[in-house]
Amino acid sequence: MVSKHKRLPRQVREQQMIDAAVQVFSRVGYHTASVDEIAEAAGVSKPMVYIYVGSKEGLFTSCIHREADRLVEAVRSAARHDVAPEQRLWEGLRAFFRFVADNRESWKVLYQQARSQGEPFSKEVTQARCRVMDEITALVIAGTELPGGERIISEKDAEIIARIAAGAADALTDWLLEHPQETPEELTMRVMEIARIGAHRYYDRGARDGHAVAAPPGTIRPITRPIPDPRHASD
Amino acid sequence: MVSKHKRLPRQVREQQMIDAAVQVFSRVGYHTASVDEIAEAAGVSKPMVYIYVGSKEGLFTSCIHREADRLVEAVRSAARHDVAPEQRLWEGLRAFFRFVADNRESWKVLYQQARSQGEPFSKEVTQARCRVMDEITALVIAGTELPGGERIISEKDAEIIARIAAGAADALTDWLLEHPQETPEELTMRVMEIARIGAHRYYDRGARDGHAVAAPPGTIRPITRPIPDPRHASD
Amino acid sequence: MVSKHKRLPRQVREQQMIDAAVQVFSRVGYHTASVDEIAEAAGVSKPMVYIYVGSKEGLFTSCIHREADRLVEAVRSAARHDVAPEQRLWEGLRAFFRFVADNRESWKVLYQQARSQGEPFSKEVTQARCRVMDEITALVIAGTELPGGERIISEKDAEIIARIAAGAADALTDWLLEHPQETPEELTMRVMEIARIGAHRYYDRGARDGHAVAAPPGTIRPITRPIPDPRHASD
Amino acid sequence: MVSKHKRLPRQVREQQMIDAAVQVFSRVGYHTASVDEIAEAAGVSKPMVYIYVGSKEGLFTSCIHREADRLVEAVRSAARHDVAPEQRLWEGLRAFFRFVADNRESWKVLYQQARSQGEPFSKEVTQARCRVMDEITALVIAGTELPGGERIISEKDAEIIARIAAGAADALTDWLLEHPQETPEELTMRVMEIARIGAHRYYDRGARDGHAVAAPPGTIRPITRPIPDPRHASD
DNA sequence: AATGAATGAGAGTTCATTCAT
DNA sequence: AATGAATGAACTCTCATTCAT
Repeated sequence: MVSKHKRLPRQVREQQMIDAAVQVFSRVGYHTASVDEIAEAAGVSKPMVYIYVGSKEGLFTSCIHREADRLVEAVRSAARHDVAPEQRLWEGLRAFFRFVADNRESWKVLYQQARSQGEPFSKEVTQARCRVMDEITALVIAGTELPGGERIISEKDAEIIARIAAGAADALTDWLLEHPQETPEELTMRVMEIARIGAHRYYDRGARDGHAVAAPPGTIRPITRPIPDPRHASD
Repeated sequence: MVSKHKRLPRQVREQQMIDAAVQVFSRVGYHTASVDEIAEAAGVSKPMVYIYVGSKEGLFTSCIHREADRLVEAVRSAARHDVAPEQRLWEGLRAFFRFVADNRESWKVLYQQARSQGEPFSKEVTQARCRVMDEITALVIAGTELPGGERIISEKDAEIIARIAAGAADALTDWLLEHPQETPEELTMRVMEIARIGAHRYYDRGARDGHAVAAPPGTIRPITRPIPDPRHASD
Repeated sequence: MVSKHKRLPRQVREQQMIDAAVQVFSRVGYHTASVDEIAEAAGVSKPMVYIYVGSKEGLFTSCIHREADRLVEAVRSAARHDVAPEQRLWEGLRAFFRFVADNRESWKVLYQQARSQGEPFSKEVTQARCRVMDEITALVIAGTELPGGERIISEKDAEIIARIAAGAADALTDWLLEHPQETPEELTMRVMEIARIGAHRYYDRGARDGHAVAAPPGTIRPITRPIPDPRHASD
Repeated sequence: MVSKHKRLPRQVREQQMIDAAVQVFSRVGYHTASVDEIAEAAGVSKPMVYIYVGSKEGLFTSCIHREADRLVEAVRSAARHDVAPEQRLWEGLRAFFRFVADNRESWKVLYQQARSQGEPFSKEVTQARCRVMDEITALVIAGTELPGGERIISEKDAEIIARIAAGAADALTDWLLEHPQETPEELTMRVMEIARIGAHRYYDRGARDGHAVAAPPGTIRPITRPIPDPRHASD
């Protein structure tokens, strides 16, 4: 006769639980998900969840932590330091989009869920999400740095681009699902182009932060004629 | 003695309820919001909510519908048919971003909330969201059509761009909040640039495998013709 | 067909709930009592309890409040101000013991339960219990005051006596149950004798608080003859 | 490598457990105390508790038993048979109050906790408590017995007095805590006076209806010889 | 002998929803 | 038309208790 409970070491069970939780949270959303459902999906009884992660919120936090770790790790190990900055950006972004494409559930938990739940969410969750954004931002910053160390886009713009990248990734998650022939590389390229656009605008308008940024010859080329300044546009 | 409850026509009451619901849903999220809270915020008793919209989900659906209507209407009335396509795109996108900036609550309900509630959510919500996306997609398609009726980007790319626009709008909602000096026009411009990039890609397909990182010289081409200054464009 | 729920005004239901709660709490103790059980005993569904008193602790607090009110009221209305102090003490104490004898459940809730539950109990509960003790203490103080306003026992001793009275009432609750022929008057008399003893001790040993207390002529008389030494008493 | 758990003889472990349990039960109450907490306080793992005492209730029962034993033993060994009865009563009561004062935790478990847990509590607990009461009752009976074997108070009255003593001890536990200068001897004296009162009542029954308030002269008679001042008495 | 791993059962609490007025 | 009164159902969380090692 087979024993009713399999005795597994704590760490294993914990990972099982987080695996299940990511699945369920991403499928039905944080609030709709019941701890019962997650416990069952993990093949565990409900009290284990509380013994191991303390609360439903703790469970969610654990999910966020683990998935953020995974994503950051994926990006980091792709964007190795021994290559040219722009190449790093490329590799990093590609890893990012690939992760999002390959780990749709992780992403949903990490991005959508963590965002739409009302404020009373653990500071840790916000921090974990920030780590991800910071990683991408840093990548964009590094990837748009000139060989001489000079910057062609400001930190602020890097942040914008990082956010747009995240937003795009998010917005296109479903779309990617419907068009499997589209590759993460496509997305990467688009975002890099956006980045370049962002960069050129600096060239075009003049440096904002006091750094005169010469158009890197051959890489980022200014648009020939000025973009109409919207600030003067009619309401 | 005056009757305690003012008898208001149904439509007025209903709008009050939806107003309150949008506020509350966007503030605390769908699940956390209680019908009680919304009813109170609307100055109505709880059973009224059920008489008018049938259920909490019905209430949410009503919100989505109305806000989607408002957004679509805003975009449509901005992108009038009597101007040049690219101008229309400009005006439409600007109206879109402006709406998002000006109606943060609507947007949160429409986009974030509607997304993060799990699968089993009313098909209608999904449809309403699609209407918005379709509107923008149509705009992009129209706006990138050449005078001769020829297209410079495919429908698919238009859809991508529309989604990126939505994603960007979403991703930058908070950011806009933190940087009030940024205008919807800025965002509009960025997205139009993305659109243009999207267009150019049709002229230069090939570098896909992810290693041609730098735009091959001459591939990112400014649009030949000047971007029409929106103020003069219609003539 | 009879409707499922009877619609009663809030106040009525609330009293029903408190009635039931006092019964159940006194029978099985605060922690063992389940809200379900109480709700059922009150002929109400569980949510009503939460709508009306907010929580289990709120329910308990309500019980304490009401029973304390009843007890204090009983003592007060018995110990009217228009009689001699010692008479007042007598009447008050008698009312007290009568209440305890007649409302065993109230007393258990008021005294035993409120005492034995761990600290984290609402300040209000403690206060309500204090009101009861203060009432008795005041009675003892007033009842042992001389016509001239002079005191024959200190406040401290009055407090002790009040506590002993409560303790005795408590200790004898069960005992009274087993010996129904014993009357509250018996208990009253004993306690008054204790009070007198307390008084005489002051007389006997000298005033402690600096007030020289003359034996109140005709009321509290020092013991005239020696208490017979039990060892020799039989002769 | 040394084995993680020290193998201690069963009895030692068991006492450790009961020690811890008394502490915890008295601090937070029976229901609030968790077996986990007690096991940890005892430096034992939870299953040990079940191996040794079978259940939480068993643990509580063990506590009651042991503390009752200790209390009874303290009283017994103080009230030795080789002294005069009244002296025995004095010594016994003093031992009783001293135990309560010195072992507040024991008393809380023994008296308050054991009382406030509802009916369905182990008969054994009730019995153990009765043993304590019986002990004191016996003491009172013996202490008020005349040399010739004649009784000056009935068994019933002795029982009442014993209960009042317990009630007083209980009621004054907190009070003693707040007034450390009060000694167990004080309490003893008061209770002995009550006992004497109880005795005198047999000589003077009649005034029951509550209006003969003042003790009829000559009924309350002081003991001829001084009550031994406990403050000088041997420990 | 001793314990980490595991759970069944049940507690308090909340909420969308309906009934009776 | 409008609402105070009422509840079924579900959720999070806890705990005494046991199993397998």
